[in-house]
Amino acid sequence: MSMQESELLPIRCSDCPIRHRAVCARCEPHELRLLEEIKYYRTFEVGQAIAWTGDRLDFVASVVSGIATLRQTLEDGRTQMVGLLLPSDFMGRPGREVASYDVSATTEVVMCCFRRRPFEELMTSMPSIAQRLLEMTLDELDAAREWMLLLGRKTAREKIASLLTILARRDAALTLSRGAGPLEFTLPLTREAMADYLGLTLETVSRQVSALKRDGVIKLTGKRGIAIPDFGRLMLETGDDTDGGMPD
Amino acid sequence: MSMQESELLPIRCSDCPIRHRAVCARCEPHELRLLEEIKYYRTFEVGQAIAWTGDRLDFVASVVSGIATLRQTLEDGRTQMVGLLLPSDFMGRPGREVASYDVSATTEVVMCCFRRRPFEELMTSMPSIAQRLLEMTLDELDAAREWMLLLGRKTAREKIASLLTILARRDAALTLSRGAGPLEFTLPLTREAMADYLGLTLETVSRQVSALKRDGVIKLTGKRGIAIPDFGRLMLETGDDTDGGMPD
DNA sequence: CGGGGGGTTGATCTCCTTCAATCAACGTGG
DNA sequence: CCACGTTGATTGAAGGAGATCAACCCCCCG
Repeated sequence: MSMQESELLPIRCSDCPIRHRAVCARCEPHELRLLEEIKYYRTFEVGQAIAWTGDRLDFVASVVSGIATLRQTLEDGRTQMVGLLLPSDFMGRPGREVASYDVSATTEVVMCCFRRRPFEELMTSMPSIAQRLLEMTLDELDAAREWMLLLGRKTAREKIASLLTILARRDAALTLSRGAGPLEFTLPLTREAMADYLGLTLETVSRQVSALKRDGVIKLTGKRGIAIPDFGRLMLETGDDTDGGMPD
Repeated sequence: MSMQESELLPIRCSDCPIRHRAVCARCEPHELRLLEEIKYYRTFEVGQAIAWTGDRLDFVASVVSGIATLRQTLEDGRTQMVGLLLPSDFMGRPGREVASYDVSATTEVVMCCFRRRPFEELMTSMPSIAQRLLEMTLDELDAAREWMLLLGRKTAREKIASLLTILARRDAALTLSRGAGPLEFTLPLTREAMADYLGLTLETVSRQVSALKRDGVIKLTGKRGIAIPDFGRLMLETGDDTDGGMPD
């Protein structure tokens, strides 16, 4: 899972791991061929900046592998993470020349890039791309609004629990371990990054994680390993409406 | 500004006040004619529910006049406003049968509605609608993320100041009073609604509004009238980065 | 006149921040 | 191999911003 350089450059769209979820998901084979001609890959190291707020951004891209974050900053340096870019997620806004967020690589990140102008032209000529982008943007809007509820109204403990359920669900989806049994996964975020995401301090995050462990809701293996013996129990800690909306 | 019933029903798209900003903004005259055939108007009273989370929602709509809010709720009743629908804003998600939020009318609201199915078909046959919807959705996503920064990292005073700058700017844009001079406008929200939007309690909102008044940042005329002698001064109170990003 | 909705203000409490010390894991250079 | 610095994490003590509970005001309206 870590030697990406070897397999980096010559990926055919048809072999692409994010083929069916990314902005190109709806494309026909002949459309993919057009994309293949103008796409190019870029790799970003751990911690490296991908874009800075206000700077010119001449490409848009899909995350192929790795994790990147979107951040906004106040004048005095307080920061808030406003989005997480995971494999298949899209970065950049057609029609906008300048980045709206600070984007940086949390892990090593490989992106499938398109220069902005040619991509904008494709958008008008290939409705399948515009359609998919709309769908993805609506999903992100829903996610952002769910996060607004978390930031505005949840307690620290509920925030942690919510983040863990999201990460656990995502991990389960990737590893296809649909079965029951204790979920286990590795935290892809430091305590500081978690705090930044949740609108907390890293100390509070650390304390609440410890508290959840003490109460038997989660188990820690090492610093980054998380095991969840009873997912329903964790869900109860999120404060969310349980009865109604199973998302999807 | 209040006797909307008289002029309600027979609006031609070409005379529509939101013609150039709504989801139909990019439509050609012949496309408008198609819309005109299937659109219908609905009016909602002050406080009336427009949609409930989880309930079936068989139409999408543009706000023609009035203000509506989007809310999410936690199990124990804590609520967070996650969006404001103002004239020209769009409600509903093509491709989704069920409402994701509680939508309710803050003032009397007039909406220009389309049954969902026919609208979805129009989206595929009329790219100008899909394009415009994508643009509007991206704008909303930016707004939601800016709100995440506010909810996660700003102090109560900064939150109030931020909300006031937004409302003041919007009002200035509507009344076209671009000139200098003390801005004045009427708060369209109760203290409770403000609190709900800002992730605060109504008491804290009241206190911080009073504090801003005491400090001469704003002046109150009656309960709902706001005057801003020095807009720059108010901006300083928001905590935002002043140098960089003038939005638009 | 009574009542209710919206708003303000006060007293107290509490959850989270702030500041700080400590620890474990890891690498690096002497 | 060990001293040292660094990075991420945990834990403690103190303080504060905002929540909570409660009283009260104002104004409109029935």
